[in-house]
Amino acid sequence: MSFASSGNRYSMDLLARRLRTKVNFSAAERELLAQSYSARCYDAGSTVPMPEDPSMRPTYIVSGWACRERISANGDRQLLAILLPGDLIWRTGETPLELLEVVAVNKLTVINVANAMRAIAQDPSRTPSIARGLAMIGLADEMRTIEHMVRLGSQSGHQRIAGLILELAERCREIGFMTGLAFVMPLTHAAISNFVGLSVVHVSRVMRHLREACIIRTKSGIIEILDMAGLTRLATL
Amino acid sequence: MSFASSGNRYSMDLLARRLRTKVNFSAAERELLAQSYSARCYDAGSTVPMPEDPSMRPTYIVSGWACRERISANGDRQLLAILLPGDLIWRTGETPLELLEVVAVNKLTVINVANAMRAIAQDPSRTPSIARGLAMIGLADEMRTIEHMVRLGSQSGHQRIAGLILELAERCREIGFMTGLAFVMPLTHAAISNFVGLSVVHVSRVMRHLREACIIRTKSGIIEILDMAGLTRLATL
DNA sequence: CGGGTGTTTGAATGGCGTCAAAGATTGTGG
DNA sequence: CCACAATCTTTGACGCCATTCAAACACCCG
Repeated sequence: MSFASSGNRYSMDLLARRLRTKVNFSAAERELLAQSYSARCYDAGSTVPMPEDPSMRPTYIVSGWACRERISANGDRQLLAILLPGDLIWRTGETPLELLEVVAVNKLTVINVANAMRAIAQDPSRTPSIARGLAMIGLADEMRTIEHMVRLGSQSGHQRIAGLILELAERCREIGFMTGLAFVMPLTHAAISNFVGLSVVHVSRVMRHLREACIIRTKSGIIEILDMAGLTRLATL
Repeated sequence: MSFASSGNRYSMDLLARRLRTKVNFSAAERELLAQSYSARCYDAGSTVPMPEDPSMRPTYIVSGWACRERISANGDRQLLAILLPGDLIWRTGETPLELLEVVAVNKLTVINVANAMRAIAQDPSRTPSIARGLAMIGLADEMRTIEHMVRLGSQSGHQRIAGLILELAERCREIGFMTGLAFVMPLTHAAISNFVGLSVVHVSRVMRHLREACIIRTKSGIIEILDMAGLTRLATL
């Protein structure tokens, strides 16, 4: 079954953590980010419904991963972005990327932060650091999209997957989800293949190669980087 | 030699034409778009310099094609977007896509329209239709970028090139650059290959196939669509 | 007319996709 | 806690699409 369910209350802790590495904010700003909201949950594979009213859209991921997907006429599935805890699914403005379907990768918990985002947008002078930090995060997101276009356009299978692992590791580190050099990777090979533009079989092969070269180690949904230099070299070539 | 040179004065005629298909504007708005600016020219292959000051950036293409490019560490060249006459190279905001290098494909003539864009941004209520139309064009641009990611991620060589030809034809039609079903295509095979993520040789082969299947005809930089249905079918598959 | 740039072609190689089937994991209900 | 089903992963075999290398060919411009 795959529908939303209400639950506990959460605040934007992980976002606060990410922002803190870029700007330092006031007590009032800290308080705004500490506000709690009641959560909604979605099962893996279900679509997160986008509110009609743009001002009601701002939604924040508390836990679980999601992805923006696009099904083309011939039925092919292309993932355009991967969303992690601490990410905002929708923001105040509306861009085509945010109009794509958002699908839960695993059990997803989100909160609607339209109130906070409205407050920030209406009077940026009251929360200057948050506003600035959010803009920086927005830029970083777009930059990742461009990097991904480069991946799709001019990299080999090995480069694409090595690059993806590095990106996800970095993002997990930012939100404190790394244990040493290991992090939980809920993406199935099918999801990876739809994101990096390779077949499922080939994703499996590349992963095996990385494993046999002692560059990574995988175990029950956890991926550990054993040879960061080697992985980086593979991604860059 | 490849540097800028000043020249005649031009106005945003093609942009006005594109906007007119989406919104209808007042006499004052028409006048704003009819303002003329002194042109700068760039030779094919040269980089169009981006002004430091964001507010001075808004630049409009009068004639010639350009592209946004990204050179990765290993030297690979990936084109992220193709710019045609009537397009804006930079706008008021700054997005990562607009921070990429812009290179002239052929002889390029541009005008700096910072004044007009500033007027529109500062008081959108005076030029509401233009503001709305520009927003629509901006959305269309982003949507094209997403389409291109789908191209790179999950389409075959034939699909990519057929889709590209259709896109360029449609954009040329919008600005009145189509004669029947033919339009001038200044992109070299090398440029196409860097855009759609194929090798130069393969681009040549696919073009030959399209030619031999009587789907397109090419002659000295002009490409004519002979079988629109066939081309569309190829692109969609 | 010569040189540079762009296009085309052939041949050989290989990366990657597809098909098919066997394992491994996970989750669910009894 | 076990059994079973469903999903995910892995592997082998095979073939094609696309790349690479190399060289010939066409085109444009001074």
